[in-house]
Amino acid sequence: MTETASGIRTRFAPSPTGFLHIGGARTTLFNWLFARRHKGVFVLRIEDTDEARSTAESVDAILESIRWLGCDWDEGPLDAESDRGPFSPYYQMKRLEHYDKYLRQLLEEGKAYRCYCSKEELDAMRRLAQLEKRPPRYDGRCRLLTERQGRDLEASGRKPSLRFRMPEEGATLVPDLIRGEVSFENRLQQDFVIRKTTGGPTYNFACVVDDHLMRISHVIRGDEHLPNTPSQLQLYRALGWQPPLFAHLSMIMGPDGGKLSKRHGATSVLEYKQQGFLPQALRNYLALLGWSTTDSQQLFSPEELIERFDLAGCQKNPATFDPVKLAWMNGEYIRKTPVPELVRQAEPFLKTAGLASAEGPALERTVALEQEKYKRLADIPGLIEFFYKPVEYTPKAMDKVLRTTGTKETLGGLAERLSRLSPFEEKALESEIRGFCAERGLKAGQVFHPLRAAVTGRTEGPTLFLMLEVMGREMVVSRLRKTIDALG
RNA sequence: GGCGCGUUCGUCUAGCGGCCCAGGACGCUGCCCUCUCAAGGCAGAGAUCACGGGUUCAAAUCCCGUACGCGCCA
Repeated sequence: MTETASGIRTRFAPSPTGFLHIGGARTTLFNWLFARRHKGVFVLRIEDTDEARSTAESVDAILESIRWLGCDWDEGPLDAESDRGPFSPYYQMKRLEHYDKYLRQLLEEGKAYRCYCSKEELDAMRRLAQLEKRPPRYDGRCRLLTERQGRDLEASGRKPSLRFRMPEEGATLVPDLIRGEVSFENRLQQDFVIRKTTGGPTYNFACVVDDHLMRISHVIRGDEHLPNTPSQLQLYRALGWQPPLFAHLSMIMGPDGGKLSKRHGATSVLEYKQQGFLPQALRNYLALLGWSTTDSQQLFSPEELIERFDLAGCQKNPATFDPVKLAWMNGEYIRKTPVPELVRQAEPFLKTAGLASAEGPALERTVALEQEKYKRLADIPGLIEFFYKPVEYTPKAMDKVLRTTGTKETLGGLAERLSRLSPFEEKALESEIRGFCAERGLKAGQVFHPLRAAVTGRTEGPTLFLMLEVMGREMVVSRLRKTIDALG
């Protein structure tokens, strides 16, 4: 038993019907932060009761996403089949006996009843209600069915679902750690289905049974679940269980105010990984979507995030996802990463670009030269590839900088001087080149810019002298000569 | 349609009755630094606190409506 002193247990319970999206990642993060903050336990549970849509690939993708985010879980699945923890299994489809047990109990105690209405009948009922401008809720017509009537219906081939008998009067109060107390009138709630005609439990039911059996203390989830909560609370009551504490997080919206979706860009956590976002950066950004401190601090170390996180700082209103701010934050994290570590993290991107084992200066040196410019790891190859590939002049470099009067002679002079310079190091390079400027009566800019354009093909790039040092004499001189030839 | 939730700069947010003619961050603009691009520093533009009523000596903050957005039930 992974019981801890705090007794705090949170969970994230995804349906494996797709990848882990940004909203799910934020929910995961908040559950994880809350558990870690209070020295509690973070549980992962797979809600795969939608057999038609659940896949093992989704389970794998979700687990990979959460691992990458760094939200390690204490109990739950290890992969798409096996799991670990005192309340195993953590897959709902492997827990059917538990649901059956409590389903039977509710039925025996008269707290649930069989409903034989067909889909067609329910649809008709709904249409009629809508026509008469009544709320389209189930009218409870099967509540009073006798056992005999039930048997007859079953004999005629009907399969029953099981419905929970909601109280007809009063209100259900949902205490919410973020929103305060929210009240729902019972007479407006319907007798919801807890077991489908196919025999499987519904989401609301399985969720309650599992949260109870797994001793979840805090249910932190998206606020789309708030309207389900009174039903769940009644279930806890009917089963004689102490409900957990609830905290409903506001949703994450796209820039147009609608649900965050594909047309707003990447929505899958794995896509962010593939673009070269650092997990700490994504975590930091996601934490700030719906949570903040009173001092509006923006950047938090991983430890700090855990120390400072609290539910009281959570926002009630929805937040719009801002990729631009995420990119800024990622840049901040990249700048803080020690270069050897950065190179290691960037390896997949360098490999894809063909730079991982290319001839040329050490990656640690070239990557370091541009560190303050990367917003994503995927930006790295593009900014350093000129060290490893033949120079290609941009139109601007060629027309505005290289094809200017006197430039050819300047480059020729530089090639001559630099081919003899020793040591070929930043300081020596700077004084040599500045001396060259003075001798020829040229302004620094008249020399520096063509020099950069000649050896990189670009008008922007790393600081000049250190870059030349990293390139080395051979590459610098040969590129100067090549440019002179290109200028004809 | 019913129910529920929400509404402070373009965006994320601070604010929980006087400190706010509203503070921070991203982005934007300008300046400085400078061999370019960045990074960094400084400055600036940007919010009649959704709207309308109350309560109060005093409201972004409390109450009531309205509008709009979102969610849930289908």
